[in-house]
Amino acid sequence: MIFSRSSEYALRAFACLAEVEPGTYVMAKDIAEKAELPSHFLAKILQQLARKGFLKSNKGPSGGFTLTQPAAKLSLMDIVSAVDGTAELDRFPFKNGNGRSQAHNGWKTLRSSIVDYLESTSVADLASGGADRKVRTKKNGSKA
Amino acid sequence: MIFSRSSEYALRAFACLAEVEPGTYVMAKDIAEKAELPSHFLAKILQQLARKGFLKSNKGPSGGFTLTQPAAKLSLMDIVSAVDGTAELDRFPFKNGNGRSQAHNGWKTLRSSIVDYLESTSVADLASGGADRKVRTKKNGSKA
DNA sequence: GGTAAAACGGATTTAGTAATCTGAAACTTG
DNA sequence: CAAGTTTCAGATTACTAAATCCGTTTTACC
Repeated sequence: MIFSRSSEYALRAFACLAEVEPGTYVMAKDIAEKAELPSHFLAKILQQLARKGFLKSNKGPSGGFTLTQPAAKLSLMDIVSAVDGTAELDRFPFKNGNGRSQAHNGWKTLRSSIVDYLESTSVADLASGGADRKVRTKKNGSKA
Repeated sequence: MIFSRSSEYALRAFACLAEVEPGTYVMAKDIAEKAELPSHFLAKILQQLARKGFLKSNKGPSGGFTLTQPAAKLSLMDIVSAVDGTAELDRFPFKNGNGRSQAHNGWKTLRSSIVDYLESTSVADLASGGADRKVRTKKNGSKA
């Protein structure tokens, strides 16, 4: 896989947060339940991302996590690199003697299309409804 | 990364074997030294691949490993799936409720280009000299 | 036949990731 | 202010991959 289990959990959690009214705080436990993730483990990941500024968090009753930026502005790469770092993605697996083999160019191309995918896809695109739902489910002036 | 450390080591080792006269037996220790890999660990990996038919092996002095097929017939996918299995590559990281989000299609596309790279690149392509050396270093009728 | 060199097989150790647990701190509500 | 609920922080455990170690088997060579 391209990213770790931790990153995957983070992305799925962010997808949940993207589906809720912006500014709404959701508890780690609820996110975990909805996305079918280990809740304690997820909580730790979310805390790390809160420390890094990707989430705001509130303690106590009616607390939880919420996005600090609009989901459309947040790329998968932002999350993955925050959780996993970039070392593994930059690493070149075939250190051949001279460095000029057929496979080298192919790898570079592949790697850049991976990076491209991660950078050009947003958390909003992850949320269900990013594809063919254009109506946005009328979330204008109701609660917030 | 797309494949494990074990797979990477296997591929680098196979690249070495592809650079030597076909039918020549090379010791695990020598491969490890040339490719800068942990020799004991590599040995175990090669033994597994020998059991699966990707290598022939000889014990005793002047023993070692050699390819059973021409390197050009052997894809990276052959090795990677033999070492890692295919489960992780087939796995879908974003199990969203309905399954129709923007990111889904992108992921499918990306995954298929990964698979495509692994399937269309051969071990011969990994070896140094796969790209711009067309003369093949005159290895016709000398020893074998 | 004896010796050394290699693969072989399994057990063991090490390291890193995944996951859980425990207690503390902060906050809301009554 | 008291009680309950949540995040927070760190320790601990579990699991898997990575790497090493040891004894055995096979083979080449003298």
